Amino acid sequence: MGRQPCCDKQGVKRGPWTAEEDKKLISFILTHGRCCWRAVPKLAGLLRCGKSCRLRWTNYLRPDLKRGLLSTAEEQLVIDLHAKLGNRWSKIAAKLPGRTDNEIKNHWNTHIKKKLIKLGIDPVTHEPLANTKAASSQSTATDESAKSSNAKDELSLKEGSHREVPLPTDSSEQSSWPDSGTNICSGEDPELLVNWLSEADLCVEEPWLNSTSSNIEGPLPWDGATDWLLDYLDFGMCSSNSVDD
DNA sequence: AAACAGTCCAACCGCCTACCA
DNA sequence: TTGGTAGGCGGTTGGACTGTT
Repeated sequence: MGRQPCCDKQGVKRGPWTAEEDKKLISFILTHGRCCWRAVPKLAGLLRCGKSCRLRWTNYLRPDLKRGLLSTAEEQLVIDLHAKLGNRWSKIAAKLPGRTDNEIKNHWNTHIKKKLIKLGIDPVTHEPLANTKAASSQSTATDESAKSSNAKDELSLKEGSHREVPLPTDSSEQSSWPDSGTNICSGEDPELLVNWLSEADLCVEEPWLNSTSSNIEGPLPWDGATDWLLDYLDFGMCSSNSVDD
């Protein structure tokens, strides 16, 4: 019988999103919240399929997103989590507030993978690569597990070890980290951060959605790419009672 | 200055799973 | 129980950008 396509391909726009489309999507979601994605394009006046809208929102427009390169600590965390979880990017992303699975996946494929290979670590198994120049030149240890951890440590050191480089301290970088009694986000003990993230089920369920536009104050957590939204909020284009339903 | 190669990342595709009637 | 639907996920692609020759 075959699966129906997620959207009618005819009359559906594809490719990069325009600022106008972004505005429409954000306006709709701020007003109505996230409802049935399939209905979103119609209701928001977009010639996109619902899937495309969802992707655009979750990967780019969500206000709680951090932008920019992953910090060393985040990168190390991704490596640790990948060793445990494999290519379950969404699970890994869930442990990195403000990061998307797509972002992490891209970063893994373009940066981390190469670094690991360079260091003689198999990016799939996280075991030392056998008979590679890198492996032999980077480490002479005979114990396999020791080699693995040595290489990992070296990665950290080479990239400015996460033990020494503090987490970003500016507010925009930290804005989406949950409040905690312990100073997890201070960057003083990334080890603690890693442990805590591994154990805790973080609640990153779009807390911003619970706030109204009228109480959004100070810098929003996303960067200049969506600066226009600041104007949008400033001009009161969305009603204050509409986002928390 | 132009051509080419390499890199990056937003967006798409197709499959899987959960949910509901 | 079954079939249809929607949302979510991971893999892949393609175009823009950057660096090199």
